[in-house]
Order: sequence, then C-alpha cells, then structure tokens
Amino acid sequence: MSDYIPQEIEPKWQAKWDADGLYHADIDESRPKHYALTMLPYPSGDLHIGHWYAMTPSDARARFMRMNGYNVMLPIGFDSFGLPAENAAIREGIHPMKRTYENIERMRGQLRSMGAMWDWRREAVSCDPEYYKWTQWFFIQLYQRGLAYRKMSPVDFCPHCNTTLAREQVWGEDRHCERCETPVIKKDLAQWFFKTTAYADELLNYEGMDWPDRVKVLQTNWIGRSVGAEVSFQVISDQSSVTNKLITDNCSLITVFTTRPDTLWGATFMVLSPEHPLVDKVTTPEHKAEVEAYKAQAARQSDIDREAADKEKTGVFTGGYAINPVNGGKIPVWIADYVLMTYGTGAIMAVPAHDQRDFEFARKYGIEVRVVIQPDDMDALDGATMPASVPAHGTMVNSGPLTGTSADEAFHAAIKYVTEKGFGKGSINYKLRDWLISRQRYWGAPIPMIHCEKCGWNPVPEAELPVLLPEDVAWKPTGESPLKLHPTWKQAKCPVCGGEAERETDTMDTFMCSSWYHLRYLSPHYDQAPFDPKEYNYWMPVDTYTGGIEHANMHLIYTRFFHKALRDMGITEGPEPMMQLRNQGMVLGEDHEKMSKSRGNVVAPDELVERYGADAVRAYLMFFARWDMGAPWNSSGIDGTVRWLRRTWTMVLDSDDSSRRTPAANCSDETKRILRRRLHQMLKRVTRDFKQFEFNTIVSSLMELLNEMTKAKEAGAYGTPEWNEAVDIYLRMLAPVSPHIAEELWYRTGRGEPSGKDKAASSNDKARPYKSIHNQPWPAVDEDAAREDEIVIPVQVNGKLRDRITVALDATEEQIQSAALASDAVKKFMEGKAPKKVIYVKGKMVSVVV
RNA sequence: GCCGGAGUGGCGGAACUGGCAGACGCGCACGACUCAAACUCGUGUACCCGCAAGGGUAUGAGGGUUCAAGUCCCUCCUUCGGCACCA
Repeated sequence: MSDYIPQEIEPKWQAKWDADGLYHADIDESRPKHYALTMLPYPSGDLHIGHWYAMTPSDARARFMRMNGYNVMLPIGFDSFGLPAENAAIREGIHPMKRTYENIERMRGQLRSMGAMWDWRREAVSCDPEYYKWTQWFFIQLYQRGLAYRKMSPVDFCPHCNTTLAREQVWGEDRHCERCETPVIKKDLAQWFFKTTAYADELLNYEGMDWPDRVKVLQTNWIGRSVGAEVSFQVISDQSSVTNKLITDNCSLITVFTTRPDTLWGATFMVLSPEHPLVDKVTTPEHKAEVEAYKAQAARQSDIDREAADKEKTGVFTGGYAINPVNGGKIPVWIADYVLMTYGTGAIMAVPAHDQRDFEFARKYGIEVRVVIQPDDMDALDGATMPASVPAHGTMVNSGPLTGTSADEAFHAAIKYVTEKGFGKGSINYKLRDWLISRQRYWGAPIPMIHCEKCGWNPVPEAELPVLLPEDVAWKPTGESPLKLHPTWKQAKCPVCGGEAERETDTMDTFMCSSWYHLRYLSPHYDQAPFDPKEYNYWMPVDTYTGGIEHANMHLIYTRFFHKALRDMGITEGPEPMMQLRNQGMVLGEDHEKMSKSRGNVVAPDELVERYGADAVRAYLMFFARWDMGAPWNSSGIDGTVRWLRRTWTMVLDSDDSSRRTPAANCSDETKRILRRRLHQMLKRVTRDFKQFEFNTIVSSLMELLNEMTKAKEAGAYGTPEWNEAVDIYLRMLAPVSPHIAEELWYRTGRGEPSGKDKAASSNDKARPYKSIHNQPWPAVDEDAAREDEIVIPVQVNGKLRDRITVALDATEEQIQSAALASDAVKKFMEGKAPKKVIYVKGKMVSVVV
C-alpha cells in the first residue's frame, strides 16, 4: 500500500476530469435540471479562505444533486469591473484591464485547485466587451421602459473613492462608504437612477421563495413599507386676518404623510423640512431672516450631524399658519431639520400628545399639546401638564366624529373621513429609494447615453454597442470620471439629429453587472442577445443560490428588481430569478477578529492546499463550523480532517492480514449485521444533512462510519460482501466532500473499471471508458438494514434517569413497562411505593411517577 | 430605541415533532512503538463528592408549563449583525 499523497492525486484527477469534460453541463431534456449558483468573485488577485468557505460546500451540494440524478450546472465567472483595479492604476500606473486579467488568470488556477465541478466553458467576465455590451443594452431597455432616468439631486459621495454611491452602499451610524469606510459627503449632481421603487410592493412578496427568514426580514425592513394617509393642509394667506381667508391655488396646500391619520385632531402644528419648496411661500416677511439663517445652517450640516437621533430638536417658526382641515384649527407652520425631504412629502403634521419627537419640540417652543387618545389604563390626560407623549392606543377623545371609538377603528375611519371630505386619501410610503447607478470612474461599463443640445438625452443606437472604454486614459483622483478628461472619447453624433453631441462620461455601478450574470452564464459568447433563449428555457430559474448575507440589501434586491423589470419587458419569465437561497457565515481569524491584512490574521488557502491537499481543506471547511454561522479559524483543527482522510486511505487499501485481525472466514454474522446497520443509518443521516445544507454533521457522520468500519475490519469483515458494500457507499458519500481521494480510492479498488460489454469493446487501456465515481448514483438507504433489532429504553423515576433497559424491537408496551418496574435501580428509587403513573413513549422512554 | 441571530466542557460544535445533554473533531493526560522525538496506534477526558460501586450538579441568569425542558412560555443579561429623527 502506498501513502496518501494529495499533492500527486489531486492535479492528476483535475486534469483527467477536465480532459473528459466530466462537468460539462449541457441541455438534456431527459433529466431534471439543477442550476446551482454561487456569488461570483471579484478578481482581487487572491482567492481567500472566505471564497473557499462559500464555494466548496456549494460545490459539494451541487455534486450531491448530480449524484441524485439531476443535470447540474455550476458556472463560475468574475465580477471584474470596480474600483480596486482603478485605484491601483492611479497608485502604480498599471492599466486596470491588464491588472484585472492577470488577477483573473491567477484566480482561475486557484479555483481549479479546489477540484470543484465548474463548467469552465460557461465562464463569464463582466469587464469583457462581449459581456458589457449587454449590460449597456439592458440599461437602454430600462431607459426605454421609463425605469432609468436622470435627475439632479443631493447624492452620497465618497471622497476617497471619488465617486457617488447608492444609498445601499452607505453604511453605519457615521454613514461611511461600504468599500473603504470613509464617511461620505453630500453633493448636488445630475445622476442616473433606476426606478427600484416601482417594484417596492412586489419585492415584499416572497411567495414560493425558499430564502432564509433573516434575509427576508432585512429586505422587508430596508424597503420599509408604511401604511397611512396623505392629508392636505391649506396655508392661510392673510396672516393677520381674523376671517382666515384661504388661498385657493393648489400651490399653497401643504401635503403631509402620516401613519396615524386617527390623530389628525391632535395636530397642533406643522413642520416642513428646511428644503421644502413651500418654505419661502409660507414664511412671513418678519420671519424671513431667521428662516433663511436656519436653512443655511441645515444645508451646511452633514447628514451625520443632522440625522443623529439623540440630538436636541431645533427649528424656527415661519410666521405662517395653516388650517387643520378636520377641525378648522389655525396651526403654526415651522421648519425643522428633523423632518427629511427624502421621506414622505417632506412635511409633517405634528401631534405632540402622541409622538415623542413632536412632544419635545412642542414643549421646547411652547406649542399646544392636545390629547386625542386616552389610553385605557391611564388617568385622564392633560395636554398642558403631561410629562411625555403617550402611546397612541386607547379611546379617541376630542376628535369630532371619531370621539369614543377605539384608535384602531379610528385609523380606518379617519382615512374614510378625509377621503370623503376631499382633503386626503389613504397612502403608502417606502423607505426604499431609487437605485443611483452613476459612478464617476473609469473601470466600469460606460452608460450608453448621448446628450445633444437640441435633442436632449438619447440612447446610443443598438448597432453601435458596446460603447467601448478607451484604453489611453490618464488616471487622476479628481472626482471626475477620467472619461470626461479624455480629449476625444466623449465626442459623438446625436443619434436623433446627427449633430455634435456628447457622451455620458459616467460608468455604471458594478452591481448592474452582477444583476444579470446568472443569465450570461447560460451562453457567455452568444452575440444575438444577452442570452440564448434555448438555454434560458432549460436552465432558469436558478435553483440554489449561495453567498454571503452582506448582499441582502444590495445585490439581492437589485437582482430581484432586475428580473422583474425584465419580466415586464418580456425578456425573462417567472416571478423570481433565484428560488432557493442559502447564506454561509464568515470565517474569522484565529484571534476571533475579522480577517484583514492589517491585523495579520489572514489564512492563506494556497498554503493549506499545498500542505494538506484540497480534499482536507474542503472537508475541514465543511466540518469545523455550522455553515450558516461561520466561526473563528483554528489551525490545529485541520489535523483532524487530515488524519481522517489518511485513515480512510488505510482502511480502504490496507489488506495486510499479518496483524491481529480476525480472518474473513471467521467473521461473525453479528459483526456483518452491525456493519450494515451502521452503514445505512449513516447513509440516511448524510443524505438528510446534504438536503439541509448541514455540512458539519455530514463529515462527522463519515468519521463515525470510518470508526465503525475500522472496528468491523478488525473483527474480520474485510473482504466480505458486506465490507465491499460499505466501502462502496462510504466512497460515494465521500465523493462530494473530498472528490479527489474518493475518485482515487474508487479507481484503486477497481470500481472505476468498465464492466462487461465496455471492457470487451476496447482492449486499449487508454481508450477504455473510465467510470468516474462522480458519475455514480447516490446510494439508496436499506431501511430494513438500518433498523435496530433491540432498543435501549431509558427509565426515569420522578423525572430523573435511573436505568436503561434493553428490549426487543417488537416488545409490547406491557413487556417494557414490567421490565422497567423490575429493574433494581428503578425499584431502589421507588422506595417501595406503588407507581402513581407510568408513562411510555413508544420506543423512546419510560417515565415512572410515584 | 427598533428588528433579527447567537449564548451548551479548555476549544469548534452535536443533540432535526419536548424524551438518554456533550456525537464527531481539536486540545490535554496516560500507555504502546522509538535510543529519543515526531508520526501512528490504544485508553481516558463536563464539573463536584467518592478508592470504587454509586450519587449529586450542570446547556447565559431567574421564574413558569410538563411525568420529562438545551428545545415551549415569561422577565432579564451578554454578544454579533442590520436599521435608525422614516412622520
């Protein structure tokens, strides 16, 4: 028996599988399809342990599905546009394209070392013109559908990355850039947006999706649907008049959004956001100076200062008044920076008695507090003296026709009331914003739009796609797109009038590229359309999608939006692109901190593969933590999986009979029966765990089975039919986890030999078809073999475990109960008393109560 | 503040309809092999009392439901994510 040397067998089999096209996924209508997808990597230049942690269990799962008769496609590619390559260009003067393709080449090798079942023919690279041509094409489709638009607005800008960011890419309390952690600033810029909000409601529907609740909750919170009403308040024109003459033109209606229309009678003032367009109109000449000063101060403040929730509320009175439409009350109009222009209508009605923010504001500025809901469990409230706002649950008071009803009923009644009276209507608001996709950078897909002085913005004609990136560009960190500084690139002919025009010089957010990569994998070189409809009809939707949870509110919302928008254009079909989603956790450094170069706690998978082999690294990554949780790395733990694979090698191949082993002829039936029982029990567990993505217990079950088999081998099982069956099934279960050693042992034990007819067909050893273990079916559980013939029943007395009795599987309840009561230990703890009650749970437990 | 996840030996974790807590592995201890060490193999390993048999205590804390709770319910604590003046 030779030694287990993964460094020899792994490259050998990788080359063989590649040469045989073993993992090619082609349309085959005779088999059910399974599209397995893992989030495509960014070509940073090195595959890190996180990639391995995400990808190897996904590969194992795909292999399991393959062995279960599915025609499985597992594609791979690169999300290869993006900032790091461009920043390196600025720093080191290396062209982003050159650097990116070098990195891709390096990572291809690293990916191959995993021994995963990628179909490399389907590789897609998003920075390749044959890919981004279609990214641009999709932009145009969205534009023509009215789902892409250009707007001047205050947007988040990362001063370090020198580009604008989508709202989803701004994180944390200090509002920092998702990529470089620099706090963002606000800039007024004309930018392109996608109308994600048009699909807000549909994105909240997860029907038929096998996604983790965690992700659904994150998305639901992010979309932030609120149900309420819009109510319009009229501004009083002549502020000194006692007759309250109303301005009748619509421009002097202030519309607010409220989730509590039932509290309308308690609105004692209004607040406009300082940026609200009606501020100037409402403000009286005496208050103009003060209002202007406040507006200027609010504009200067960063969002971070402004949005700090614990900051004391500030604001100024505009001098203007509005009429509360439900009771005719004259209420003052203020401006305050706690009201955001970006949510709702940018204006609120303030109900200090039942909203803490409004309450603090009212007390600070001496505004009336008017109670309209009396909570049932509190003494009668007095607006003038109450120390804090009270929750808006209870019975309506001081609320006209609603008085006396419960607040819950009043919610609907109020909407009906304002609708009938004509000054409001039911309304729904979302926190979700439209997706800002413009980036002032070079290394991205150019936005295929042309601006003409006469004809405005128009898309580049389809025949002229792709709009190629120029290669001769100077990279300077200016905050402007390098494309803008290029001497000629932006010059273009207007597609409408043919006159002189200019290209859009911004490029697209790379999340645009990754919103449809699963479609490009279907046919990466197809040049008639973004994908070949034949491939689409067979493979889509994605059956299993795996990746990190950090994309819950970014990629996973974008790609769902994209699919739905395309569906409405007739390009895709079905409600969702990815039916099943599973998230892996994160591998932390040995110091329990997030891995980073600066902490020096990064684990390099290349070194591990070199030292232990890919099979051991794969097995360890599946074994060492719950996949969905992740855990800190433990460098000595991998020794356990290395030992396990070596013992597997020895168990299967070592036929040395000179040891103390019992000869096969003397092997007892009992040994064989136990071997088969344990084998099929483990098979059952492993099958279940693969279905449920519980990879850690798959490996531990295999370890247990190895221990059982080693015992059986010592007892003479080696060489018996039961032994051969056990080896056969063991290797098949091992194949998805550690594909190389499984294949090698399959081969060495002659299981890959062609049988009968195949063998006769060719005497040439090389041409003989080899029957790879990876083309074998998953074994079937023999339930009879797995069944125990005796069971051990724990016996409790007064809830404490006192004994275990062994009974035949078919023992009756009476037999088991009397055996339990006959036990010495049980008798001892019953202390001679008669049992009050004996509970028997079938096959599980006897519980005696005295 | 709100929403979600997680707290089990020295460590990673297991326990899948409430039914034997600690599977499997790491580490550690002892033994075999060895001149020796490493490797490998074997045995042991939650904690406390006990030579042992045995007994007691344990799943973040405290209550509850139950014959029986890591698992269900209530009140907290710690920790990790996300959101955060969202009207």
